Amino acid sequence: MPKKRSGNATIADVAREAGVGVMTASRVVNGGKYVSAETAARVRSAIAKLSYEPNEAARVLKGKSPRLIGLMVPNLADPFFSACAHGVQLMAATYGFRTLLFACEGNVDSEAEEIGMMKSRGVAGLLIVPSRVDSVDPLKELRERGIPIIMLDRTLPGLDAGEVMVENFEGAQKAVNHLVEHGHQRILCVGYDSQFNSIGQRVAGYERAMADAGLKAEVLVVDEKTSVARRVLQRLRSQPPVTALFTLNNVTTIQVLQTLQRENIQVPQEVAIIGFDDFELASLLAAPLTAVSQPAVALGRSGTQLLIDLIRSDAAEASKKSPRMLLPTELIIRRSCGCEPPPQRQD
Amino acid sequence: MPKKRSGNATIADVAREAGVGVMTASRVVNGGKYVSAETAARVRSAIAKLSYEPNEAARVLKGKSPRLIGLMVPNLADPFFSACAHGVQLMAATYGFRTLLFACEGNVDSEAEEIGMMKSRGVAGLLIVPSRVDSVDPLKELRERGIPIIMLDRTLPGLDAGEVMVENFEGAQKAVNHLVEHGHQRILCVGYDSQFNSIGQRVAGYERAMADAGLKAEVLVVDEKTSVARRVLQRLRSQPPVTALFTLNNVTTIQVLQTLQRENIQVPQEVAIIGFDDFELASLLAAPLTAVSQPAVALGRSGTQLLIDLIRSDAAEASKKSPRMLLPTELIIRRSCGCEPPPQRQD
DNA sequence: CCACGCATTGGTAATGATACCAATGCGGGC
DNA sequence: GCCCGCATTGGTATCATTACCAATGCGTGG
Repeated sequence: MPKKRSGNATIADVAREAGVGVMTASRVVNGGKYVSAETAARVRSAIAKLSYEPNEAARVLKGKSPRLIGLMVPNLADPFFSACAHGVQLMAATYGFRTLLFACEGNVDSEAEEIGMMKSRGVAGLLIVPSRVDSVDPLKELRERGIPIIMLDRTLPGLDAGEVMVENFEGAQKAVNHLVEHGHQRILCVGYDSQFNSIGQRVAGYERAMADAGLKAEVLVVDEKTSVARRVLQRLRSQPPVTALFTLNNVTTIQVLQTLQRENIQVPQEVAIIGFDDFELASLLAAPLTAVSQPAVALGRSGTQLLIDLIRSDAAEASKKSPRMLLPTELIIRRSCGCEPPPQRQD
Repeated sequence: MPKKRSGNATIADVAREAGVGVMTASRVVNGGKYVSAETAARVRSAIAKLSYEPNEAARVLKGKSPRLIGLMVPNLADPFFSACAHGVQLMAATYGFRTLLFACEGNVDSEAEEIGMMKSRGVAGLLIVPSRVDSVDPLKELRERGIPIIMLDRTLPGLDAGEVMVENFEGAQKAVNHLVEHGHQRILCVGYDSQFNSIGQRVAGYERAMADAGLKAEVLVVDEKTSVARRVLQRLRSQPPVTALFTLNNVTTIQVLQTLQRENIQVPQEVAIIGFDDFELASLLAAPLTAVSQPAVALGRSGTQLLIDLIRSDAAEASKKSPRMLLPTELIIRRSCGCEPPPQRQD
């Protein structure tokens, strides 16, 4: 059966073809320094001729950290996370790393389990957007084995790991300030899922902006998605009515917009809205959405950069470092906040 | 240094702890049959005590196919592909497989290269939404090594592999028929990228529907994205004007909608539009989009199911089978086609 | 009673790459 | 002339696991 062998040349085959020892061949493959130019050339041509590719499994077995990083996100359907994943891919590829992806997709219990898998599968490092605060224990185990971890977008307390966050506080503040400038008095902050500090920071930014304006903060953060709609409507119909909404993430924004559409409530005439987290279609919505844009791709790229740096540095020193990074947000003004369209044509 | 060893027990450690030979321990781990009940119990308790986990790298090196499948998609930012990936994740997880993801993200040259990586990395099978027709050669190599492949959404000709497609022809037909029923005479079919048969099938479905209605087909398929806008506008301003558009995919749909918005052209009053491929925000657009909905998640799940079946079946017989599957589409009627909103309130 | 089959068990080789160590050869400093 | 260091090269053990083969012991049919 020629199948099994064809193309699966080993380093020994390469060495034989080039007429050198296996170690010499190995040195050429790994860029080792003690090889003469001619020898290296001969080996390289043998590699090309046999289309040799090193066997990752053997390398890993021998103790080399694999050129593979793990990436765990809550959900690939959310454009924010898929953009992060995109960024991770891009940066990983430039370093020749591959990506082992896991999206728990709502099944939060599977996260801890999968973290366990990651370690037996042998990843050199892990990027994670945590779905659950309980995941901190299995992550600690990973850390104890010397596998570096970077958290993206959210932070788990008590975990010795790097993190890349966005300026949640400042972003929220900017958004709310903008609503205040439009003269809104009752601005409701809506979201669900307060487990994570990224949401907490946004709420804090909201509260600060409200306090600075001398307004009363009203935060509506619910656990179950289903009741958001009903409770927002209540506030819109209270006296005096809420005239502006600040939604804490993508999912909430869309949910609220759907509710408003269903109830035939005009945006921004009846209620203004600014969402945290921008998305591609925001400009095509019935009321083009003003949003706090997060640099999702940059988040993934920066995180990957940090992680690969950790992987490359000595394991001993890496275990002491926990790099932190903060990325800026931008307020993208469209029309849902009540602004006129940008200067394209004014009459 | 207790770190390196902690938790990394080998099968030899387990065997020693249990007082048996390594082979016996290995048989217990792999569910081998020739082990007495007491011995198995002793080994199992040793495994638990040492928290032993088999080393995947060594297993793969020894020739076992890993519980890992490769997934290659063109682009994670496209909700269609990320939904596919979601489906793959779900099904893979239920079989205990993990997913090695690669998204070439526009850098189509990297696809072939990455396919090469997949084989050295040792995946048990590959799911791919091809980005490039040239990828057929490296894929063939993979097939020759006995690694099963399933193509999703698109097919490469001349490759002995399974495939899961959607009913592109029928979906397009349904969409165009609907526009015809609204009385449109000039219906333009717009898209870019005609390399793949999924697009070809949609165009064919469009042409069939137009022919059946006795109308003249007008297909505008361009290579470069940039000129789409200009060329569509030309047609809209020709005499008699094009009054309806059928866009061949997600990306084109959005591009066209952006152009129409920029030019202040009303949908559906001035031009009706139906897109192939639905997306979450379609109902919140200024003109809620009528679209052909593809079962993206099901696509991923079915493909994964087929792939794992192939992996599990004997490699010899698997090399002969190329399963095929076709999934239905659904026309989701909203307003961009000119229909009134669904019976929610009529006055 | 012997041979044979069967269940059970363990030793050893092999998988592919690399670390470690040894060996070779050459040039220069003493 | 001798020895040391340096560049270069190769042999072999090792990583964790499993396939293959051998060995043991027990029971049973001829």
